[in-house]
Amino acid sequence: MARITKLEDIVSLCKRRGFIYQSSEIYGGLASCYDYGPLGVELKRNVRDAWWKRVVRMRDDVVGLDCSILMHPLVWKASGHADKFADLVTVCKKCNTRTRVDHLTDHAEEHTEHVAIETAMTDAKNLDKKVCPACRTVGRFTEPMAFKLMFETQMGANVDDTMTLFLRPETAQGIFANFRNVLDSTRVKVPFGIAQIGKAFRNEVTTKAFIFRTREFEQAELEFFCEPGTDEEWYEHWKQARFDWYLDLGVKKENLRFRDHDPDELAHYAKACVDIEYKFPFGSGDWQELEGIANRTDFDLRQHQRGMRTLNSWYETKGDLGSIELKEEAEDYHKGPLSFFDEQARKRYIPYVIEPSAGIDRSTLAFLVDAYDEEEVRGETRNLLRFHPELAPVKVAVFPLVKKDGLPEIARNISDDLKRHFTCFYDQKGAVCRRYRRQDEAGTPFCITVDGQTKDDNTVTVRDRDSMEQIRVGADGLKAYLLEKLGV
RNA sequence: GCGGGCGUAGCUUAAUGGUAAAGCACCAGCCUUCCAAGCUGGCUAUGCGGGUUCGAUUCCCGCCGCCCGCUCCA
Repeated sequence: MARITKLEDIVSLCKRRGFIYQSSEIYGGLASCYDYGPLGVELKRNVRDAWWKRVVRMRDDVVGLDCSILMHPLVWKASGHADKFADLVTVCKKCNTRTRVDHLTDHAEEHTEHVAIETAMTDAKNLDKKVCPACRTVGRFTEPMAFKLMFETQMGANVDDTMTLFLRPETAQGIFANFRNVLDSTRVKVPFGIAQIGKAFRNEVTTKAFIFRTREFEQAELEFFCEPGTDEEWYEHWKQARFDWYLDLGVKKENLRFRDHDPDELAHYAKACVDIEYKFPFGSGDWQELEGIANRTDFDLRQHQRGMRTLNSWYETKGDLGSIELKEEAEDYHKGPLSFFDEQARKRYIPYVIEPSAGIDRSTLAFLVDAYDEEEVRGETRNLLRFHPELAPVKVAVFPLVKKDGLPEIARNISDDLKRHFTCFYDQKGAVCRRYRRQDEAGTPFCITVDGQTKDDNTVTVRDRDSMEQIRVGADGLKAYLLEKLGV
């Protein structure tokens, strides 16, 4: 049974084993930023690859994409991030509870996820009548604080000639912006999906909680385009497919669940949304979101058609996002540049979009925590990580039983050969049982030991991480044996 | 950002207004033929800055960072 009960234990484990370090630690750290160590980078890469393999390579109806992080600013005007992502927050002076201004009520009021900043500012002046949801005190709020949710940066080395750009707050918009390109340059037909993995940046109001909410994070997103009317079916399809992915990679069933969003919790453009949550083994609020699957309807593509029509005002205002209005939607928008023509059915429409959006960092941590285990062996505690072979940072470790009699040379040769097929670790130092335990801690599924018998019959022992059992395998068939066992 | 807690070696902990201790880990060597054996030696710490003081890791202040809550969300 794993004994992790606090977040500190996880942080400690991550650092001790070289999975995750605090960023810039030698300078006192940088809030909300973390680095992946030698084992962490392999693990994270495997998580990424496992996602890509399942979502892109194993399917005929999904293609990949890798967009630049910097995009034309109008993208964010069209997506709504530029002016609707500004949440205002106030604090009740009585009970010190922090609440979003648009969540305050004075009477039964309809919920909105994000409001235009002008509206919010107007509302913010009228906090006198608002009620604190925590202590019911009326009208005792601090001045609302505005947050810039997008990171800004400058493009252009010439100071007089720079342009303000944003670091993307999600990878999805790059996919929508390339919808036409992919349609025109490949032979895909709706229904099909475009997938992307990459970094995104958000100035969250608060970060905290280790790598669960960082300002720089990695997303794995799929935008799956389908005909309106078939969207609910595809929504169910992806809901199940994504859930199964976590289970297939070894996450314990009892630690995973769906959480449907309430209708009033949905973004205004979403028809449905469900979270896949993981039960982290510490404290309160232990169910944490790993991935959201949303039915975004045709909202995004329609918005970008409006964005494309806004380009002239962009030039006229010399790129002042704040002073331009997104152009109204054309009446025949469904025939617009981001529409799809179904040649069989002879009809044109704007596809609906199902979006599974996963947090790579969060998933990586969930896999790590879920794999952690401790067990008693002969009165000693054995710590191990029971990673699924596909995720294990190191697949195989190779040891000579002792550091003499020519065993190291044989083991080294085996290791060099296996290296070409999967990550392999060679170790000849100290007692062999100690080396086994070290690999248990790293989650290495198999250890190969070369002993005296190897020289007689050319067999080695293969030791299994989970059962600690050993079997003898001929060195010639070793590679095939491991490939089969690892399923790679 | 507000409130609360915290910051000593790679990790877990100890101690002190006066030379900072231990276990584990790690490194070198000896010994070792399969589940954290043993022996010898070695490396490594008071987050950063200021103040009080003869002297601060300890007391005070500021900053940075972490954890919990509010909030948010991939």
